[in-house]
Amino acid sequence: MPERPTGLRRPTVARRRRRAQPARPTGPPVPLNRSIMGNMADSTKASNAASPASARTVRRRASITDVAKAAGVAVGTVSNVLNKPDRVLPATRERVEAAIAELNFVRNGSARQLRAGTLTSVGVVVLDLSNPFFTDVARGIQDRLERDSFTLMVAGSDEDLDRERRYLRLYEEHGVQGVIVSPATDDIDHVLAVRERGTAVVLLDRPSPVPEVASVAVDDVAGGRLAVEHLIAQGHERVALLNGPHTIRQCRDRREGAAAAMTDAGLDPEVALEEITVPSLTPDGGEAGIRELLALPAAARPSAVFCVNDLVALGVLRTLRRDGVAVPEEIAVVGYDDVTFAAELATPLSSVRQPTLELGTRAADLLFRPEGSAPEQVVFSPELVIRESSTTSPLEAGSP
Amino acid sequence: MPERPTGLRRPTVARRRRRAQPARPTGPPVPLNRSIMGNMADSTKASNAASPASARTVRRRASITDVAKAAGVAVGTVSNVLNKPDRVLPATRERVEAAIAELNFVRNGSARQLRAGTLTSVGVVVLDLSNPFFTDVARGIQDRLERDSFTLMVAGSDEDLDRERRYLRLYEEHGVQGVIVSPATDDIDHVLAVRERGTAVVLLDRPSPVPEVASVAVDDVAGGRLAVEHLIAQGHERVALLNGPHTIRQCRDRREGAAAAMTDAGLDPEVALEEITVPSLTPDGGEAGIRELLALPAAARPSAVFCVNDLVALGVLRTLRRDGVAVPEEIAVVGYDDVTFAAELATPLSSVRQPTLELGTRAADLLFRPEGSAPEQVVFSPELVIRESSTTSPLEAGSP
DNA sequence: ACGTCGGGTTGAAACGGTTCAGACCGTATC
DNA sequence: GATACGGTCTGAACCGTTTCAACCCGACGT
Repeated sequence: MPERPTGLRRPTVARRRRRAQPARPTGPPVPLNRSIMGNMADSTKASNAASPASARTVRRRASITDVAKAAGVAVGTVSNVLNKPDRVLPATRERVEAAIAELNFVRNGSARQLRAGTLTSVGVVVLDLSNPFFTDVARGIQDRLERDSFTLMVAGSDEDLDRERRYLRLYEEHGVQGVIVSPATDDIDHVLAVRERGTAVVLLDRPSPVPEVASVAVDDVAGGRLAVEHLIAQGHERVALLNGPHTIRQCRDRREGAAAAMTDAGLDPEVALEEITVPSLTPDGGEAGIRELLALPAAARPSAVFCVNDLVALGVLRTLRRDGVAVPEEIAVVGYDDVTFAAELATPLSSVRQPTLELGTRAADLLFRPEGSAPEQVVFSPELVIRESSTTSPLEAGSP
Repeated sequence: MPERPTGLRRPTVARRRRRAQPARPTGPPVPLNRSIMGNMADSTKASNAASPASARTVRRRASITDVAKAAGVAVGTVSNVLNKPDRVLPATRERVEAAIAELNFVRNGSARQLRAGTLTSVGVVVLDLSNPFFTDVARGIQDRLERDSFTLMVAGSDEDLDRERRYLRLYEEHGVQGVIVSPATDDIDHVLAVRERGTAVVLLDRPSPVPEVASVAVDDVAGGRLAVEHLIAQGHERVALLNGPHTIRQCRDRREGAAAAMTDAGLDPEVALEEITVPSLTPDGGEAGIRELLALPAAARPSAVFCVNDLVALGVLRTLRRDGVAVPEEIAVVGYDDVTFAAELATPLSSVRQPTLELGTRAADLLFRPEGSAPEQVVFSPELVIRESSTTSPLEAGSP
């Protein structure tokens, strides 16, 4: 049979020419037996030879009207049973509820939302779905949202502006109550536009550039500074920074903090801080970055590496270990995010910890803040957790 | 000057009545005075004289009718521009597009879906949002979905049946095209009911018990067997299984495989396989589990631990290391899932690998399968990755 | 007995799109 | 010149809810 990937319903040409049959004196408007599962049902012409008689009559989903009819009440009453049960007589309610069960009624959320204008869901766009940092944040958001029985739609932009835009638009079209987004780039006009059109917006992991927009962030400059101050204190005078593109604000800020720490220590960042841009913020990206560094003669290369996140650091540690480079003796490593496994690695990884869960719950909180209250811009402070990857004498600096 | 909406609207909000006003003058689009965002009373006090844009009254989100009016065409034409651009004259199209841009029009997804009956989104319910295994699967799903520009709503049930039910219902109400769900329990009647009502369903990480439902799974019995066969081959005669509750299918199956491996080797699972149920499938759960084991006198305890997933194994390794128990000499450890960091741990972790990404893409594929085709039930085979945590000679997987 | 009150119920309007039969119109055909 | 035809565009019906003015009716106060 013709392979038709049924998912895509984009109206490719396929125009139906159905010259109307001449004046068909039909009686009452015959109800189109349209399948609910619009795009799954195809024209019957390509009916699979071996198709089992799956002539499963597609029953129309029962509507509130059907329920009303079955229960012998008005639609308004059914609606009341659904939404304000106390306004309806117990006897009536029971009858309606029986009908609902009988007909297997499931309320149509679209109609509900269209009329009521309200939808209890929130959209989130994060930079990377497979980064534990963001999934932890997402979990925080979900926990908070659940309190008000909101639902969460999550999507990852993979640091792609277009994708970010697409998801935001989709959320908006579907009428989410709010969006929480960690923008991929500096350009957040499209995010502001969403807000301008009336959807609550919270910026995640990035301070808001405008006062009207709420945001939740961690001070990345401070984080970068913490990491590099520590490395300097350990005696390192040249540090490599495995960083993402500067279009990502977190990357830029962490670098800025790193540079500031250098300057404070009387070092010139221009020479003491060697920045390497990794191809992706993943272990593989980290591997690529560190290889670049290893290509230099040992004498010429920095003695410490500051990785913009723990996934990158993971790749770095992996590569160094494979290549037999001693950590921290030959090269010290500091990561960022302090993901769960950081402490348990072959060489326990020093890392800048961010309050992920709280970041999430706070972001969700801001979505719920009372109308009229001034937008809040929360900034958390990061914290350095020192482990073996950056020092031979691990200080007791953090909890487990 | 009414401020922009700052927070989420609570589900009950008084709406403006349009019907009330009598003869509507046909002049220019009259901006309604009452904000659609509900009664914001006078929030004038907090008006920071910021954006000049907000000096204007909060306008109702532009509707397709507004666009039509502005462009001087019929609503049907606007709809066509949106959905079937090739059916409309370029000149007209441009005019409409200009109006759309002008009015900042965003199509209302609910109305669209209500009428068209189609929504391009898919709901996913996984057991645990913070388990890398599931986020990797989710990523696979997203990748596949993106090809058809579908969106993904993800939620975590935390192994709670009620939560699973709630999310499924929400997805259904919102009219998703399909759901992908990894059920928390054996009871999946509610899932089947969803399908019965006309929404495509794919079971994730669990073979379908009924032929009409598609599923994507990995053979967990085989996985459990692989792990324990390996441990037996390493000379272990008693193995502890740190498992989750048997209400979870995966846990049960992995145990079954483990027991089968025992039997095959002539060992009695009743004595040779010590199952410990962890309080949660997390590192902390693993810690609790292994502590229970460590409480036994060294002679009385199993010499190997098979963990139902890598997060649990992580907690086990962490605890053993803290307590100075040598891995694998005193206790060997095998995990499950082969998460990214498994190879990079202090003691690289042997683990049963599942094809996560493919699991996801395949699940999404099944959602898109053509209508008549028989539901597929895909089962992948797991694979054991042997590392130091279970053997001192990692390269040697065969006989001792 | 009569007016008032108020909880329960009704029924239709409205939400904002998509759909499609038909109006309209310019062109090709006979 | 009349007819047929095909492409554009129009406008009203329709999707399934929520909402609310109006209605009903029994209880209550006077």
